[in-house]
Amino acid sequence: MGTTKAEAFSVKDNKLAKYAKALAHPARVAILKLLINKQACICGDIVDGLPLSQSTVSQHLKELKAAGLIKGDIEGVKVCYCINETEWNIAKNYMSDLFSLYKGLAGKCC
Amino acid sequence: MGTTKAEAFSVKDNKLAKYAKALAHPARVAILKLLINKQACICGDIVDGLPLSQSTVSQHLKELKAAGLIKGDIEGVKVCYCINETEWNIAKNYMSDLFSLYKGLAGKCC
DNA sequence: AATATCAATCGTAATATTGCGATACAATTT
DNA sequence: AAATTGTATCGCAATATTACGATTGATATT
Repeated sequence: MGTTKAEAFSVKDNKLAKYAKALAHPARVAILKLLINKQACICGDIVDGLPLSQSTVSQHLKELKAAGLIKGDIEGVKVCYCINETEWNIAKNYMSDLFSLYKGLAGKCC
Repeated sequence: MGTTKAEAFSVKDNKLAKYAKALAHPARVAILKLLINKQACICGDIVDGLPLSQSTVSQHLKELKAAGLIKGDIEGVKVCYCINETEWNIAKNYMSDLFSLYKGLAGKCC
């Protein structure tokens, strides 16, 4: 146990859950906003902008990268992180699709 | 540890993370879709529609309820679950706001 | 009143997440 | 070559999540 029964669900549902999971921590939301506002980009700047240790930030960056939402380019000693446009848009569409499925309850339920 | 440093982040980021967390499991995504498509509504129907045990489904429903995305009305022995329209729309807007922050990289980064 | 039904909760096991300090590693600088 | 800098990774501790069977509790049904 402790493991999600992923095989039991559709590929789409799993993908959406994966993107949602990436956003399921305030630090990761904050990191994404930092990247978008471009104050930061270099990992060190992100660390400076957050109340977390370098190792913890690095871990969150790793998860965002694993989810596909960001990518990191090595620039000498430093690493420049930024939004992965393609996957970002996919995630955006998945989320948008889910949320627009619901058209409001026309007094139907409950 | 193992606990998120929630106080260290903005209220908005925490809220978005909360909604995202609710969506961060394929079973919960599937439950929401079921509720929206209205095949189900009664808890038992949801259990029947998913490859998970009754207790596990009940737990997921509890989390969705805790996040505010759904509500449950007791109807005799049964419980009728449905989308919580107000919070659903808030979540939708939060997500939409985040995703539309990013306007695409105009060749700026990386 | 006894029984059946539906759903929540409890208890437990397995695994995942969050966070940090310490360390490792790789590329610059001196 | 040695020292410095920027990041990733390791190891650990605390807590959270996922899943299930068993139990409980509350309403219906007989």
